[in-house]
Amino acid sequence: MRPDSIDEIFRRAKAGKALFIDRKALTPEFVPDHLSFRDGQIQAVAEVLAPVLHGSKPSNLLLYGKTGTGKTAVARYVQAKLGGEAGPNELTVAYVNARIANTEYRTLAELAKFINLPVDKQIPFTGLSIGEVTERIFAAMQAQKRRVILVLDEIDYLVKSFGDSILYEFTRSGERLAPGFLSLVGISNDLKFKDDLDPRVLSSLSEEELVFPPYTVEELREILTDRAQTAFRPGAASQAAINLCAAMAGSEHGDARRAIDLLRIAGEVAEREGLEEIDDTSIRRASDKMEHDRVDEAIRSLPVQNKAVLLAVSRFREGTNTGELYLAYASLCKRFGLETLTQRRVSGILAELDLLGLIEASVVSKGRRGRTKRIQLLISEEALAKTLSEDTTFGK
DNA sequence: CCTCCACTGGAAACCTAGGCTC
DNA sequence: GAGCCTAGGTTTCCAGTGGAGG
Repeated sequence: MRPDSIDEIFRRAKAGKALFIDRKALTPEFVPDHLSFRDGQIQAVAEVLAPVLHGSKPSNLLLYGKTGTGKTAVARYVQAKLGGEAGPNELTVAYVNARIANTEYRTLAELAKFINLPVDKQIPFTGLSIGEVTERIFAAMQAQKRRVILVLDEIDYLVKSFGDSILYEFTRSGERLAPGFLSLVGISNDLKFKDDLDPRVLSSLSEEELVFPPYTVEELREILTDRAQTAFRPGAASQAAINLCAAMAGSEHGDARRAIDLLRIAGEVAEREGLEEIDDTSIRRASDKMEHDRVDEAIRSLPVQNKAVLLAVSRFREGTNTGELYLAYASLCKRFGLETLTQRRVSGILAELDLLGLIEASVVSKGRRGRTKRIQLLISEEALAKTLSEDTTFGK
């Protein structure tokens, strides 16, 4: 995050104010030497993937569990161990997050980065058909006799948004890639996505399945204690502070990522304030900051039309409906010199904003006065205004 | 119990930007 | 450069609908 200069770190350490020794231990990328409470899962994943070490194709594998239950961590952990056992020439472990890649095409393009495609068969960022991209990847894998384990994170997003066609291609690629292969480790937050799969894809993909239960608050507490020992200087994070972080993050479902982020940010807040240790206030501030950052980032990365719609929603303090909103939106567009989209499209954008949790939109029937959506802003107007004021289109 | 409003949301057509082949 | 292709965003079209007021 903040690249503290060495001088600064030493200066604070001398003054006894540095709380962190090793901030990395509390970042999402950090893979600890030991993953607590996931021995069973680690062993199961290892057993499924082990055949790769004597050159045969491991079964495809599906990992399920809510966010922050350690699915990605376990996959990374096993991946790191495997990488140590097998040399890089024997095995390629590719990690792609489908939601971050965002489209079917870009998911494939990400995968392609792990495989050395011939210079004349690189994947441009647009212009090729999905089929052509798949073809290029498979051709290169075949030529190089590649053995690939593809860890496909948020596979449910991929299926929900684009269907299972590329998974279908992956699962039936077996013969043509021999003696190389492509094994899939799918990671999903959502069990229901299987309903959308072609039965053939489903049976192939879920040769092995593994469920990750949420962490209990006690488990979170232990995980945090463990990480805090590496991350903070002694005494910087009291047991009480750690307990509060665990309780706050664990209250919904045991989300370890959230708990770890919360503790790290609380540490940063406390350090900035020049405190000797993390107190309750720093933790609560960190929690607010996380929520604020999430919203801020969500708004910032919105396409301009979605921002316009969101801005229109914010004009109605008491909530509104689709028709009224559309008029407000249209006049905003005129004011900012934006193209005015159709009501149908705006309705679609509203659904997207709803999904992001920025607004709440639910269908209500008002009898003779028709059916519409009841739309309400879920974030503070000031936060929205502040974020949008940095936007080139909405300067004021 | 029936009507009929003000939409919803699915489906398909259309548009744009970009790569490919010749 | 012409003429083809695709992905992704948008428009067009329209059947479908929950429930207050009659």
